[in-house]
Amino acid sequence: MAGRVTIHDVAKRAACSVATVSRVLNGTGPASAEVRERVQQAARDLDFRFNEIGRSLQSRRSRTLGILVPTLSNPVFAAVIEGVQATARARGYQLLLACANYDPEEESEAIATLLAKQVDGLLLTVSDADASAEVAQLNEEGLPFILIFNQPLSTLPSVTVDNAAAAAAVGRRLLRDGHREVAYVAGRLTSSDRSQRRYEGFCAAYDAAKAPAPSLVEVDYTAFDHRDALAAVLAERDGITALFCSNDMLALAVIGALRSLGRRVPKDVSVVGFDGIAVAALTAPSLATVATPCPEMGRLAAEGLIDAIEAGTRPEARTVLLPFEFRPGESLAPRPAENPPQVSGNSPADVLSPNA
Amino acid sequence: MAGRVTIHDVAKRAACSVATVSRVLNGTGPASAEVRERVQQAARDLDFRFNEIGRSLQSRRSRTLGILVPTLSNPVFAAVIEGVQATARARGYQLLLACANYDPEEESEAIATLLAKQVDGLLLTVSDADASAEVAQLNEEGLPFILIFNQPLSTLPSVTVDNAAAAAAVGRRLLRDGHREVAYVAGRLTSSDRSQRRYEGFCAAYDAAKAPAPSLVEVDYTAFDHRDALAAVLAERDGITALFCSNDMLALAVIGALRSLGRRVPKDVSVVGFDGIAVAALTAPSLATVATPCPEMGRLAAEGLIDAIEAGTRPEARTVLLPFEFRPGESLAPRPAENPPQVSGNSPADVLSPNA
DNA sequence: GATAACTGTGTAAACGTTTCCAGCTTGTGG
DNA sequence: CCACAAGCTGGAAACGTTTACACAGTTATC
Repeated sequence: MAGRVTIHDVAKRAACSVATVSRVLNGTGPASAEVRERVQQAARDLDFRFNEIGRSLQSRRSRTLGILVPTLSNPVFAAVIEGVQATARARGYQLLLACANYDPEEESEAIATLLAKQVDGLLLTVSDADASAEVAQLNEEGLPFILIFNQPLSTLPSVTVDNAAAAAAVGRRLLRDGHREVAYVAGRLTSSDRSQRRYEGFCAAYDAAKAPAPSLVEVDYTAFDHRDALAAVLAERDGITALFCSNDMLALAVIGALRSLGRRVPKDVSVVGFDGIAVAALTAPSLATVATPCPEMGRLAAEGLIDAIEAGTRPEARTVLLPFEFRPGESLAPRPAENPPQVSGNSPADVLSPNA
Repeated sequence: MAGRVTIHDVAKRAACSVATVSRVLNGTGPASAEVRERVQQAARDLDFRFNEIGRSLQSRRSRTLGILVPTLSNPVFAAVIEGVQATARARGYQLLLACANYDPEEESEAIATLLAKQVDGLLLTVSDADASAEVAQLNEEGLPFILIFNQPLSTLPSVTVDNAAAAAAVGRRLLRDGHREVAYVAGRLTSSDRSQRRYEGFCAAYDAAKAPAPSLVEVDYTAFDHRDALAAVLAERDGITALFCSNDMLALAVIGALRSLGRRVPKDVSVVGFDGIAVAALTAPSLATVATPCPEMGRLAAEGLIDAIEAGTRPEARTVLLPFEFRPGESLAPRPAENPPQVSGNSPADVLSPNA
């Protein structure tokens, strides 16, 4: 029963006080060679391990970080956690994990629970950092936290990429490939600051090029099948030749939906994702996307958080932007030539017919 | 400073004792309507939240589960955690996460740390449950734990699929498709009980069909490029037409390696994976694999663990086998015909030449 | 050879809870 | 009017640590 052995048991066996045991085993404070040996022997004999709960209570430090992500089924978050986990471990911290399923309600509950467990700091990916009461409260109360992926308008500590710039780069690339009629596909846009930034950047690129503004397609994340939403936008606006999706998982689903609508990717429609998850390179067609340095983001955020915790301060309230990289893929091809841009309102119906 | 408000502060403000505050807020024990109201008001005013550390210390229950997986970059574990997380949350437990990178050393460290944090139970995927001293010790000492994916020979509580039966099914399928010369590709086999079971089952199917025993290719998991190992086995044994890989991630890497060796999949060589990760269906070619019900495994394991914890017992020491399903894919095709089985020792060299 | 400094050790309080116990008030039945 | 129960409340101990403080013994300083 190693788990139930306390410092008192060790003290009894070593015939000394618990204070001495604590001092010896922690290497804090003096101790004679003789008693030191006795204590260590006793600890070994009893298979003693400190109870971190007792320790935490007394020290008011749990050496635990809370990490909140929307889901684990999107590999992008698993990748972030991988990075977080690595540095947390290296620096002697544990990770308390929570998933909020993109639901602000669950986010707030999860944060409360993590706080109750007395985490020393928080790493968060929330839907909308600007709108989150919990994030605002954390910011006021001073518990160290860093946002990951979020790119709020208010100045909060966060690690992400420049979503607007990345999306603008995608926009320019699409324009260069001749895609003037395009759409942005996202989950509920208003509920995601980063998706919002991406949409803004994407539109900005089209605006700068005096090209028509991208359409907006909002889909239900929880739904598996996005055919209806896509069919609707494709029907509503003729000549759309490229779709920029707010993330890779969505892009893969969209490609599937297009396929079942009888649209070929990239021959009829090009698709671009965002995130750069590893599998995007393996799919057929491989996915053009914006690669983000997920594990690095996790590492950097964790380092910054732990630094702040140990310095007794809080992370600098600024957005750290890591480099992104546009990664071409087979899902992106130049605009098909058979539909000249100058007669955009007049494209042949068969190109758009959902049923092949 | 919500985080620093204690039950004492609430007691002072409500002009009562801490005992009363505890009773009121927990709904345990009686209290007059008047004092109840005062306490609740005070708690609200001060934004009080229980300190779970203090609670855990006193109750000797942390309402926390430790979960140890080899890595998060294999989606199969993310999927398991997703299931675990869902039921843990539903039943009021938190998750302390650790990754061991397939390293028994790190596994043992991680388990020790989780125990020190006083988790109420442990969900583990280890390299080799039979060989793990920590698992043996857990089993003796009685801390509730359940293995996931592991299929040890000794009777330990675990949730998995029948790895041998699944692998045998793959073997029979390959035989039916005419693949008599095959190999099993795995990481360090001896260090993974489940991989071992799969190999055994695979060989059993070949043995039962009086077909030649599959070759064994052991690759370094940490390496990204398996070309050398594959080239070696393909050179060493002529006529290999199918590779069964111990997991999907490895299978995808193997397909890439084969491609760069000039072998076409499945035209020259068929590849089958194991796990059924979601992306396997999206790759080109899509991956034939054995689908395992990962989130269900996670859910079931978590339920069993929590049941045991709350009953004050320990999970039944038996292996719970969930149904698996062979999932065909484009990476598997019938054996190419141009190389008749009856002259197996005499196959033309050009079919096997790595350089197309 | 007294004083000071230091070394090694133990006692006890504190961290935030829960809960056992006892005491007080009030009400009820005889 | 008394005994007794029941309802409400507070005091205090306990959970497993760390650490401030006190104290004894040793060594160094002049």
